[in-house]
Amino acid sequence: MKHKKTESLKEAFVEAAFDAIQERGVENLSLRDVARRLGVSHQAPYKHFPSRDHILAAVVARCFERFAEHLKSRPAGYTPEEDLSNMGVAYLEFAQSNPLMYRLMFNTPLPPMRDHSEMLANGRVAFSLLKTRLDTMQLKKLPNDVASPSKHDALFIWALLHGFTSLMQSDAMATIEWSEDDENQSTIRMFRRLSLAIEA
Amino acid sequence: MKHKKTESLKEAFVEAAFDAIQERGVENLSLRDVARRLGVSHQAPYKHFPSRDHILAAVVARCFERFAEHLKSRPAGYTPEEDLSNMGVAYLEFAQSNPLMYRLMFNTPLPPMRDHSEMLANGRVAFSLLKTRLDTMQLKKLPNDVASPSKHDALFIWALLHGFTSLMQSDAMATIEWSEDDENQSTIRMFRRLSLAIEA
DNA sequence: ACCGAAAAGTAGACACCGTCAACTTTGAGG
DNA sequence: CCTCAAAGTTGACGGTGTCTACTTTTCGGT
Repeated sequence: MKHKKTESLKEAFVEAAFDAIQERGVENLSLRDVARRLGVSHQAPYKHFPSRDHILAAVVARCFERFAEHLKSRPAGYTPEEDLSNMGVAYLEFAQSNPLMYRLMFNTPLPPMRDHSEMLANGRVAFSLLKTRLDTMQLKKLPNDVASPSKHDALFIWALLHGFTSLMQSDAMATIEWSEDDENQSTIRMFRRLSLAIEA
Repeated sequence: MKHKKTESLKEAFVEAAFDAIQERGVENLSLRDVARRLGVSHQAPYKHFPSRDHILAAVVARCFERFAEHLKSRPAGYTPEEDLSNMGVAYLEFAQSNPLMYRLMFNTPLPPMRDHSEMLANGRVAFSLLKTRLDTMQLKKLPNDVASPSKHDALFIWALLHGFTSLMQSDAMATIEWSEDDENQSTIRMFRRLSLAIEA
């Protein structure tokens, strides 16, 4: 059995690391800085994490967890189509409300997933939410198709949502004139065109 | 006038930096390592670049340049629709053939664009290619729309292509079973659904 | 209640990094 | 040929991740 205080310190490291990333960027995340924030020695983190990468992985794993929670807590829909739509909205909501977490999960060079099982597992959970939602419904069939494997349909929808949010958050939008209203307009239009592409 | 040898050294720094990134990842790009590769002192780069960020920006600027070149050199299409399609294919081609460059441009925490004018300018050029292509053609109108502003249509298409390639390159795909054939299938299906969403 | 081992935390050292300052070399224009 | 700015070098500083060795704390078995 583990000590309670110990566990909470490990927890504190993850939270402090997230704060540090928020203030100074991932690329400047420093173990020693994190330790300093908690008033412990620069070696204390090594009693809980084998390396800097493992702390980062723990932070990202936490992000996946929260992301999955947010997707799950979407408002109930009365039809599969409505539920899917709610899920899409929840996806964008999370990305817009937590741009840092979103970037950490999807737009950051991360340590290899296979070395960090918690991060990997939590990532799997998040993706499977979308896929299982699609497994139980029927999208518009493509020509010459018996059925459209949900695997590919999920990727299509996911790609669109991910690409949209990523571009919105990227420096790319700074290179063109882009207002608040443009963003809202684009979001609405994106969902409409998505409907055209998939609705049965 | 600048010395020829000097210019070629500056050039060599950018190339060596790219190699270094390829071998050790952006997050481990080291000025001193780059200098070592060229057999010069660890301070030599500072005669050509004010800081590490400026070398990175130069590398990324080069990526945007090559990206724009690749898009421009797409096969000629006989109709606007065909040309747009060729452009989409060229986009995916580039991302798949040069995953590192693509990640550097779109999926990497970069120094602020505004501090690096060359990077910014080259980025602008690449983005404008897609938009100007769409400006001269008519996509399927959305319900209750007089016309669909090309700005938003461009973002829709761009988001889909970007999201698709980004996911393909991300560790996310490692979390699910995914074969070579799945990737081809998904690509084809992605383009088909894109057609459903936009074709007039 | 104690004791001993395991765990948590500390301190110091090492090699690396980016960058500043001061130096030497080089090479092109008058 | 001389000059002087640019190119390149050397050395130092504070910061980093991580190794090793040390001390302190905690807790289960006797």
